[in-house]
Formats: sequence, structure tokens, C-alpha cells
Amino acid sequence: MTTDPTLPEDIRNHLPLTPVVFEILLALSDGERHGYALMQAVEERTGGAVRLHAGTLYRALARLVEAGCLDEVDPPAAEEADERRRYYALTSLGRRIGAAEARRLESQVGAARAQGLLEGLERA
Amino acid sequence: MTTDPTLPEDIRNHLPLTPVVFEILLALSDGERHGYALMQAVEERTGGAVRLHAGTLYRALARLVEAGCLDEVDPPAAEEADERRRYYALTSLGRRIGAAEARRLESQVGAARAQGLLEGLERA
DNA sequence: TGGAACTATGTGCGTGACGAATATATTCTT
DNA sequence: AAGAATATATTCGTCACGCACATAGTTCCA
Repeated sequence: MTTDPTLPEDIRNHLPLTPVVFEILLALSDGERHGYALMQAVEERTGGAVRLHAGTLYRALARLVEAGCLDEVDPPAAEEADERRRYYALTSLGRRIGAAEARRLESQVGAARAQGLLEGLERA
Repeated sequence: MTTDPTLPEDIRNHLPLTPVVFEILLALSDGERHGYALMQAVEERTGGAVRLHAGTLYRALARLVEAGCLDEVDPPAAEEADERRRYYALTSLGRRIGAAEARRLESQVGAARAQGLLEGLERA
């Protein structure tokens, strides 16, 4: 699948995001979090519907840092305690990639709504 | 990634859909099409932004038929001519899976909007 | 205070979907 | 007649995933 050629390559090369990665960027878009908190945030946002597998999550985080979408940051002074935690924050690139993916999904959802795919589930 | 456990297994087992597959279901949600027309429909819907690779498309179609999400159907009487074309239509299952995915994406897009991820691109 | 449950991060293995390239043949256009 | 566009399909290598497992620190409470 190729995506919008008008986007800068830095961004286009990453699209489309996997559902897992988009969920991660979404959960980090309101501030830094450590991996495990991220799992909980996703579960909470979706009312328990969506859960990330630990293995998938931590590997995705490593890839996103590698790609420059996330930075590993110092633990926030407020929240403190557990030495094991590794905190991540969106980079500018990460935010722009998340935004681009959000627009792509918005377009898909809009089309789905226009087709009535979101409502009538029993009619095919 | 696990999805909504309240969904029937028939549906949940397929989620989340790949972007390519959702694009296909979307393009078929207003009627049957053959593979190549489907590529064009996606390109047109997205104003040329999104394109499907031929290889990926045809393999995905075969998988979707195998999984009971699509049926291969007779060419519509109206449109006729090319012997090579193979037409596909959503099954009931395919439509329900597409609808479930659309709801999942709608939730993600809603969250993205709530986080301001869709607007301010330059602020991180 | 001891043990279970939870928190937290990570790796190995097999699978599945993908992009890119290529193959083949037909139909349309000029 | 030739070339472009249409139409479907396969092979190959890669990458992200789910699942299982490994390891260890922390919290809780009986």
C-alpha cells in the first residue's frame, strides 16, 4: 500500500502504521509514559476491549526509538519510584507521523460512514 | 493486539484488519467489483493518495474468499465484456467484520481528535 | 515474614501479510 | 500492427506480530 505522495518522505515511509504502533503513539500524545503504563492506558481508553501483548509492545517501542519517533526520557520528577520503568515521549517526527496516520484513518472512517458500514450490521 | 471480547469469535478472530484489507472491504461495501476496478476505486476515493500493490491485492482477495468474507460472483449483467475479470462481493460475515473494524478505527480517530493529534502538527 | 499477585521489561520461535519484481495474457487505442 | 493499459497471479525476502517463556523487582496481606 502506498500513501499520500505529497507527504514528506520521513513521514510517508512509515505509513500506514500498524494498529499497535498507532495505539502507542495515541497513548503517548498527551505525555510521556513507561511501557507498562502504556498497556494500561490503552486498555483503559478502550474500556478493556483492546490489549497490547507485552512482547509486541516492547519490541515496537524499541523500533520507534530506533526510527526517531520516540525518545527515551528521564522519569518525570512528580511520578517516581520504580527503577525498572523506562519512559518514552513522542518526538516531533513521531507526532507528525501519528497525525498523518490519524488523517488517513479519518478518511477511511468517513468513507465507511458514507457507505453505511458503521450502522446497518444486519442487511447483507 | 487483542480486540473486543464481547464480539463473536467469527469476527474477533479477524481483527484488527490490515489497512489493505479494510480498504478492500470498504471498496466492496457499495457493490461487487473485480480486482482491478477495486484498485482504481481505492485510488479514486483517496484522490490518488492511496494505492494498492497488485500482488498484495490479489493475494488478499484469495485470503478473504478463503475466510468467507468475500464470495466470487458472476459478472453483473449490466457491466460486461472482459473474460479475465473476477468479481467479488462482501458476504454477511465480511460486512460485519468491516463494520467492527470501522468502529475500532472510529474509536482511535476520536481519541486522536480528543488529543489534538489531528490539528496542531507543529507544537511538539 | 513469607508467599502470591502484580509490575516491568525483555527474548526466541513460528506465522502471516506485505512490497517489489516478474510473468503472462488480453483488450483498447491509435 | 504496435504499444499502452487492463487484468490476474506467483516468487522472494523482510518485517511485525502472537504466543510462550524468562527474569526480576514491588506490593500486599494473611
